[in-house]
Amino acid sequence: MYSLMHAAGAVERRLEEALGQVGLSMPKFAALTHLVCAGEPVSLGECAAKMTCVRSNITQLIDRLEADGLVRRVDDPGDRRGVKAQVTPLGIERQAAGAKVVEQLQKDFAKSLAGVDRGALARALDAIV
Amino acid sequence: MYSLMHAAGAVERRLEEALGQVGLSMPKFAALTHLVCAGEPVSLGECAAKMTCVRSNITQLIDRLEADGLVRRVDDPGDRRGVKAQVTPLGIERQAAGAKVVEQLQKDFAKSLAGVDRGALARALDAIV
DNA sequence: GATGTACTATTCATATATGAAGAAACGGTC
DNA sequence: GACCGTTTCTTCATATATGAATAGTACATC
Repeated sequence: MYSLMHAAGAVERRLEEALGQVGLSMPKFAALTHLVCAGEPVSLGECAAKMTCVRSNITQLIDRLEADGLVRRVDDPGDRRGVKAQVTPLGIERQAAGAKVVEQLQKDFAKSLAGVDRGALARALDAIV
Repeated sequence: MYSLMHAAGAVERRLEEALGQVGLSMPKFAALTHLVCAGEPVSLGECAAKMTCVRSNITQLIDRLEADGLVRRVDDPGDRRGVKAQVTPLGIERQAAGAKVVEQLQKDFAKSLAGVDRGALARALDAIV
C-alpha cells in the first residue's frame, strides 16, 4: 500500500517539476486542459465537477490563472448567477506547452515499465479503485 | 500513469477518512508514529528529514499537534538552538488508535488484491520509483 | 576571545485543498 | 407579484505543503 502511494508520489513530483518548467502546476494544467478541450467558456461549477473538487477551490484557481493571464472570467449570458472561464490565447499556448512536457513524461513512464507486465499492473490498479 | 495516480489517490482518501474517525490526519499520524517509535524526544529537523518535507512544514504541524495536546515541545539540553518534540500520553493513545484503523485498512487493501499478481504489482511499482 | 560560517527553528508569502457561511439570482408556488 | 427553496459563486477559516528571509546559537579558525 505504501509502495503504491510512494510510486504515485514520485510520478506526481516529476509531473509537477516538468510542468513547472513551462510555468504551470498540475491543477493549473488540468484546468486549462479542460477549458481548451471544451473549446468554449465553461462555468466554474462545471470545472469543479470535472476536477472533482469543491467550488471554492476553483474560485481560487481561476483567480490565479486570471492573474497569470491564462484565463478570463466572462459573464454567463443565460444565468446572471453564473460565471464562466474562458482560456486566453496565452492560456492555449501554455496548455500546449504543458501537454508537450506531459507527453514526454508519459513516454518516459512507459519506458520505465519495460520488462514489466503492464496488464498485471493495470489489473491490480483496477482492483484497488 | 493516470491510473496509478488515481489508485493512489483513492487509497489516500480512504486513509484520510479512516484516520479522521479517530481525530487524525495523515501528516499528524505520520509524525506521531515517528515520535512513538523513537521513544524519546526528537528534534524537529529530524522529523522533517524522516517525513521528507521542509522544516517550516514541521514547525506548523507540531504547532497543530501541540494545540491538540498530542505533542509537547521540549528544549534540547545539548543544543540551545534545538527544539524537540515529545509525544504526550494522549498522543500515544491517539497514535495507537490511528495504527489500529490503518492496520484494518491495510487488511482491506490486501483483500482487494485477491486474485491479483502481487509480485508483478510490486515489481512494477519498484520499476517506477 | 572575536569573527565568520553553518546550522537551529520560526516567520512570512504563497499554492493548493476543504467546508461553512454569505450574497445574488433563478424558479416554482401561492 | 411576493415568497421560498435552490443554485451560483465568493469569502472566510483552516490544514497542508513549499521556499525565502530572519533570529539565535554553535563551532572552527584566526
